[in-house]
Amino acid sequence: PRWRQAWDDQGIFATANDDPKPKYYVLEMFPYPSGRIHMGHVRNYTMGDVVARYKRAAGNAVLHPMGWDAFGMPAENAAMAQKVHPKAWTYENIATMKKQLQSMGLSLDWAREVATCDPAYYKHQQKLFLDFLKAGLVAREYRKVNWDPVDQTVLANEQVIDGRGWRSGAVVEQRDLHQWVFKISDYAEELLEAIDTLDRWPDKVRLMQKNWIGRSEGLLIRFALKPETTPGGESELEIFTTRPDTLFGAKFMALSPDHPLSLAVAKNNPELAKFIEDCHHLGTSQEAIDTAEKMGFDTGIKAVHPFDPSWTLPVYVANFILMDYGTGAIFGCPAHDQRDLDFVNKYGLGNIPVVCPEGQDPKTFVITTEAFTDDGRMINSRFLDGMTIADAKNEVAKRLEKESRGNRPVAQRQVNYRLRDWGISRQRYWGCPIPMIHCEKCGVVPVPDSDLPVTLPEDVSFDKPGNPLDRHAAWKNVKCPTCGGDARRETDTMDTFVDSSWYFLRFTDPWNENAPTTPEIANAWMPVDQYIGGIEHAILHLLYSRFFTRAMKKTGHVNLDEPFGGMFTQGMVVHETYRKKNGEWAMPAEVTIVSEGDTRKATLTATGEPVAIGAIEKMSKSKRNTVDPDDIMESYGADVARWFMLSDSPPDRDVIWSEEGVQGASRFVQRLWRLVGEIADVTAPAERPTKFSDQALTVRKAAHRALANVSEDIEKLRFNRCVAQIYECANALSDAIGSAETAPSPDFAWALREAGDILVRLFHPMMPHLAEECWAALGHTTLVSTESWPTVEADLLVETTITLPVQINGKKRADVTVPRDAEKADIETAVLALDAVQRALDGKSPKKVIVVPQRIVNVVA
RNA sequence: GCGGACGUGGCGGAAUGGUAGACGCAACGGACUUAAAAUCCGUUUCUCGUAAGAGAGUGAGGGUUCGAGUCCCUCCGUCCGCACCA
Repeated sequence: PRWRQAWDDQGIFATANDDPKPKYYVLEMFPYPSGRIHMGHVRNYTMGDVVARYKRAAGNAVLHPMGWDAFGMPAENAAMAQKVHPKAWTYENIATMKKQLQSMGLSLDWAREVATCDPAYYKHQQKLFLDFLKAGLVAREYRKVNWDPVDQTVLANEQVIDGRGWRSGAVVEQRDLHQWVFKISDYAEELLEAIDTLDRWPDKVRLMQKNWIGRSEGLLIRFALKPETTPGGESELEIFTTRPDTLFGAKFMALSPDHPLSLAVAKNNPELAKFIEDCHHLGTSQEAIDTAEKMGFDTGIKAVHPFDPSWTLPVYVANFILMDYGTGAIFGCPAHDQRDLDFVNKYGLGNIPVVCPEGQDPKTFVITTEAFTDDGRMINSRFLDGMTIADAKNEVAKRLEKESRGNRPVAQRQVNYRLRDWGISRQRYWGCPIPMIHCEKCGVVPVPDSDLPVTLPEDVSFDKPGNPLDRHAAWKNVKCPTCGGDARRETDTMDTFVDSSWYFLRFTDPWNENAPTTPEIANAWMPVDQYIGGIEHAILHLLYSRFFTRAMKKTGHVNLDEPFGGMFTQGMVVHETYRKKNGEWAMPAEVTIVSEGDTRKATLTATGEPVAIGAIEKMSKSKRNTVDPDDIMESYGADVARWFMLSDSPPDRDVIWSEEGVQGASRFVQRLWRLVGEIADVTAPAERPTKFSDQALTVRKAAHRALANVSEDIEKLRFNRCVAQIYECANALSDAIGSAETAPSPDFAWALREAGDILVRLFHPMMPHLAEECWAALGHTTLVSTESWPTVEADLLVETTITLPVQINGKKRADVTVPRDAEKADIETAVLALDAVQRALDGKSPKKVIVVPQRIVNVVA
């Protein structure tokens, strides 16, 4: 606390927007204020802090802010369960968690703190919404939602468990509700293409984003219908396909149950109406989809094959056709699509193979239960026969594009995306109000800018189901800003993903009360140079933020496309689980572990009851395998927690939190402190010696090598290797001191002090409190947190003589020590003279000798 | 089903195509101590050997190369993402 006080007093982590040094913006995903920080936060924020402290020392103006993703459902749940107001609950949690974060010694600029539930923040978000609306990036659509009839609320997919509401247990219904959507799909192509420019993002995340956007190229084809078979004389049906080449293998057409034509037929066909109704109850959960059988209903409608007026196809309504994708209708080619094949096999429609694998005789090629989806040559397809799939696709498109019906071509090429527009309406209280007003006369009217923010009313209750905003007459009923007549507010609030889609921009100038950003300042700080967070946000949060940045560019709030230059996804913190005899879980803090030889045994500390040691799993409340960061920081200190978080695993993999590991970290902290104490006891000359003994050189080399390696490893976020380097350096210094004569010579003493100064600055980003203490012990009066990063003496990294491994036929058999810049021929001579080589050659001359300078020698016998 | 990642000692993990196992944890032996803890010194991939040493070894099998944990192919296993996307 002493050092944190010193940092605060001197304000060394506050960042000025006019700092002339090169900028570096490091950001960790801001937390949801759930109550207390957990180990995942400790890991995330430690990594970010190492980067921030390193970059600051390396001469950058570092922006390293923190805030709170403060809207969301848990606050409402708490309100319902504990009769506390969501706002009070949230701000209490923020206060607790802020204190916890501060005790970690993070180098954050708290002056820039924002909370998304603060009207001073969401006011600007409402402004952004209105700007987006003007720019045509907002729309209002009917969307299917999961409706809980008991709680009278919309449920997210994750809240629907086995088709029932997670809280009420009521059977969930599908309802069409008016939803505000952001038109992210307008940017689908751009968001997809720009992924290739994100070269400092993990490949995995880039791939996940690509798949999520899900681009596919295909053909829209308008099939003619026999009007006498349709309910209202409809004459055509438009479908989307990526396989127009298989048109001559068509066996049926299928409509989504929600397709307008399906609904039209159902009006006079109770059986179909029932079928559609059943489809709606099938549920949207993964298991339901996995196990659902392909089912169809023949509407009696006949479609005409686009290349053969005499060829008609039956039109079915089928449960596996999605209204959301393409046109909600397909043509089915069973031979080359597994779903279509399952379907025809069930309804006895048969199949015609039209693509034949290379090398197979078309006459004997038949499809039974396995569709053929690989490449091949066209067969049974009239003018397409013999073509490749790609050529056939082209040929079909070319012919149908030329043909027209009713002044429009029969087909046109189209690109389709899996990405859907972003529905942001949530029927909840604790979120950012959507600044719109519904007027009977004028329709939906935006709240004028001058009336922002639309603040949440605080006098609400959660004792009844549904959204309290809906019941709050005084808040809800307003005058229409256009006509002045009676109107009502939009009572939906925004998805909390909106809040987190631009906070990184707000941090650049959180003091601007008039606008979301100050564009010059935002432009100067952006993009975020290093963003660090969990893989769970690899898709939605990052994609939404990328969209938001583009939308804010379009509306003049910032001038860049990609918000995050570098992205890093950290692994989880996992821990052993412990189970009592009665099946209950025990917490790590309640358990004592004893090692007996190779086996470990666990007992309850309080009662001595043995507990079973279970699998290592993600820390979770349900398995109770959590460790409270406060407990660790109290018993070991923040630096130990930080050090262990960085030490054990590569940062992108899971780290196993273990008592033994923490103790190891703690031992090392003590050791470093003793080591620095010993160095501090050495009296060194003020002047740098002109000559160094071998002993002194060894120490200097160890320190400078560690310096070079740690710098590189921090740049590449390889913190586990930094830790190993620092261990090695400390080991080398200990050894040097241990082997030294009683009174160190001046040059050795000087080298030791130099190495000590370097070592302390090297581990400062990881263990700032210890580093300050050590820095002071070494006699410095400055704060190590403000010191610059040491400079490597490159000469010290280069050895004058080196020892090369000598391989014989690829196996290491000897070493040879040669001058660093020895000629290949000289090395070869030296190697051939070695006993081991002579023995292996047995008098013969080698077939070949490969000398890789400064690396290795390989003798091929 | 589609896509991707990974597989190295008892464990976490190191290793620009160039000495496999850095560093840490655990374990074992020793010193100090009345004792324990802490600390310090040492051993620790496996097999054979008292030792010097020899042989094997990065999931399995094949290939490229003077040389493969690393690159290529096949298979096995684990994990992750998406998933009735036409």
